[in-house]
Parts: sequence; C-alpha cells; structure tokens
Amino acid sequence: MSARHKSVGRQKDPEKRDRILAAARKVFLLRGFGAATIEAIASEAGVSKVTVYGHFGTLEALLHAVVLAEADSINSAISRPLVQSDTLIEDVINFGIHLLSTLRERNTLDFEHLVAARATQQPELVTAYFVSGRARGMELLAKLMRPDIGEKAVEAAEMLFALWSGGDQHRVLLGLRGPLSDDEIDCHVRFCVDVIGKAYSLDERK
Amino acid sequence: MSARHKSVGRQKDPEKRDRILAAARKVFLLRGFGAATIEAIASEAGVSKVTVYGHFGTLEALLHAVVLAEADSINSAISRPLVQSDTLIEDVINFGIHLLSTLRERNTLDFEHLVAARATQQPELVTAYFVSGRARGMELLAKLMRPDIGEKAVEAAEMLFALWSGGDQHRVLLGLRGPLSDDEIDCHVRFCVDVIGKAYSLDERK
DNA sequence: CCTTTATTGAACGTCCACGTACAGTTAATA
DNA sequence: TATTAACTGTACGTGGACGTTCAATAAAGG
Repeated sequence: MSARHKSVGRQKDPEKRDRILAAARKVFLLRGFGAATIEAIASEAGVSKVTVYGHFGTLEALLHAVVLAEADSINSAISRPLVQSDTLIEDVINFGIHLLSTLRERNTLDFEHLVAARATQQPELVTAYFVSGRARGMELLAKLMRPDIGEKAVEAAEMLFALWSGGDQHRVLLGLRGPLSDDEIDCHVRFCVDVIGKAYSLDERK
Repeated sequence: MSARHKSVGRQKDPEKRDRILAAARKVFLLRGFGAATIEAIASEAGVSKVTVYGHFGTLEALLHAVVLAEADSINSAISRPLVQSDTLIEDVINFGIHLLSTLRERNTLDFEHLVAARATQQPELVTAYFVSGRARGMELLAKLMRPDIGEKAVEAAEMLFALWSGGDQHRVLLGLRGPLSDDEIDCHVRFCVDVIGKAYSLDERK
C-alpha cells in the first residue's frame, strides 16, 4: 500500500520549500508562534496553502524545521575557527567575546524567546536547539582549556558559560535592557575568566 | 461624565475575583497562554463570561494579574527569614540552597516558561516578574554579604546568582533533565560559593 | 504517449472564540 | 423604597483559521 514512490511524477520544488521556510521564519519572529497561521505563511511565501501542507504537515513541524536551520547557523557562527593568540587565556577570552557578540544579536534573542515559548508543548525543540547551540559551544570551550586543566575543563567551561550569559546578558535576553556594548562585553568576559581562572588555576603559560 | 461611582450599587465580589484568578492560573499553566481562552477560564471558575470581562478586560490583563500574584508568592518564599548560622558563608549557602529548592519546583518552572513565552508581546510582564523575583533575591543576598565585602557585594551577588542558576539548573528549566536532588543542590551551591569566595575573598569570620 | 505527482486558486463546511446584548436576579447605597 | 451596579444564562452575529476538496495546469518518469 504505502510504498515509496521516490522517482515517480513531479518533484517537490526545493526552492519553494526554502521560500516557505524563510516566510515561516519571518512570520514566527514577527507575530510569535501563537499568532502565526499557515495561511499567513503561505501568503508570505507566495505559495498556495496546499503546498505548505504538502511540504510540512503542521505549524509545529514548520517551527521545528525553522529552529533547526537557525540553530545550525547560530551554532556555526559560534564555533567559527578562532584566531589563535599567544596565551590560552587570550583564546578563552576571544571565545567569550565572540559568543556574547552572537548572543546579543536581535536575531538570536528572538529565537531564544521563540524556543523558550514552546518549551512545554514541544520539548524536543528545546533539546535540538540547546544541543546544537550551547552544548557544542561548551564542548569547544572545554577542549580549549583541557590542555591546561585536564578533566576539570568541562566543569570550568560550564561555569564560564553560566557567568558569561548570566547577569546583564540575562537582562538583555529578558528585554530589561539594551544589548551589551563592545566594551561591556570585553570587560565582562575578562572579569569572568578572571574569577574562573582563580578557582581553577588557569594560568598564563601556553 | 465619567465620574467615580465608588459606593453606589452592588460591589464587585472579591471572592469571585479570586476564583477567576485561580482558574486563570490553572488554565494558563495547563494549556499555555496561546491556547487559553476567556470562556475556558470563566467556566473553570464557575462564573459567567461577562463577569470575567468585568473584572479583567482581556486575557493579557488576566495573565498579568496571575503572574504578579505568583511572583509575589515565589518572591516571599525566597526571602523568607533565613536561619541565622555561625558564619556568613553558611548564611550565604543556606540562602542558595533555599533559592534552588524554590527554582526547581514544577510550579516555578512553569511560571518561568509562561513569562518567557510572552517576553516579546508583553515585556512589562517580564519586568514585573523579574523585579519582584530575581531582583529582590539578589538584593537580599547582597545585603547578606555587604558586611564582609562592602560595595562589591552587589556584583558578587549577581555572579553567585548566575552560577547557581546556570549549568544544570538551566537544563532543568529547559526540560533537559529532571529536577536537582537535595544532594546536588547542596553540592552545587557550596561549590559556587567557593568559586566566588576565592574571587572576592569572602572569608570565614563572622 | 500515458501516468503520476506538485502546484495553484478558489471554494467549501466546520469549529471555536470573540465581544456584545438582553432580560432577569441579587446586593449594595441613599 | 428607589436607584444603581454586579451578576447569570443565554443567545447572537462576526471573524478567523482550520483542513479538505475540486478542476486545471505543470513537470517529471516510464
């Protein structure tokens, strides 16, 4: 009955799929998941409603696809090859600066909200977003510090992440203040590294 | 025209107001804001729809009221008079344990989600929740440490908060793992205090 | 060629929640 | 007592989005 008709008949247009995704992205961010409708997305994509149903079945599936794509993009932004500097500490600092610069972007913030809003109804979404975002970032950071502090690196990376994204950055996420300035990021990142450095005796040698 | 008819005619029944609030709380937590309807809340409260419109005008207003009430309750839970112990550090640790015990509760987590989900559409909600929750907690913690480290106390309190509620507690919030056990809380709280203690030379004297 | 699938545009019936209105009651004040 | 306003139950019209169907056209395979 339900055999795979792979190469029979017309193909689904991948370009339309992309247009739908882009439109969905736009609508979700603009109106939030609750107010987003398939019809609005179809119209925004310049595509018929039936086509949307054909590519993705439901709003949830659409959101899932959108978030996955974006998580990937954000993630690869974070893990972009870092400039190697003289000391390990400088490397860590650069990583932090780069991370916070990404986290303060309007786009990133909006996506965090979008995902958080669905935490109860679509837990897999959160998992996917977290795993391909934060989790990979932490791994990278830990790898960076491992030469110096060994197995404690994972723990230290987690603490650094917590410090970096807590405090004022958390306020930014909640919309309680505007995005951190470059100076604030630099200052905050270094300060946190200092704190963790003392606790884990990260030192200056390379 | 629009004079205040304060004491003319029947009064709005405060008990019904409470029933509506309780019902709204239940419905919001159960179905999320997006799927909550005034009719469902009215029926859950055993009250006519018109009465709900009379007490609160909109769903948003209802959510606002519900969140304010809950934030107050959570907040007063956090700032409950602490057991005085021998050392300042023990006091701080007790505060942290108490805080994390509150944060891991299903109820608290659900409310954080509810608020986060509305961050874009109802920013005032986030502000209110944060101010009467986190912010007061931090003040208290800072006050606790001020005798020892003076003006740095605010900064230190913020760092501690970040460390405490980051890492695994953050995973709990995202639904990536079950709530922290008592042991985990105890251990984590002490460890964080240790880290911050080293950076700010919190010491054992009282 | 023929068959199968994708896509469109429009139309469909359904459902659900909205916000309001009405007539009748219950409770407060003056 | 008369007045004013809070309530109830019910009903109404409206609008929005759902998910599906249909006939027609376009693209891909055998």
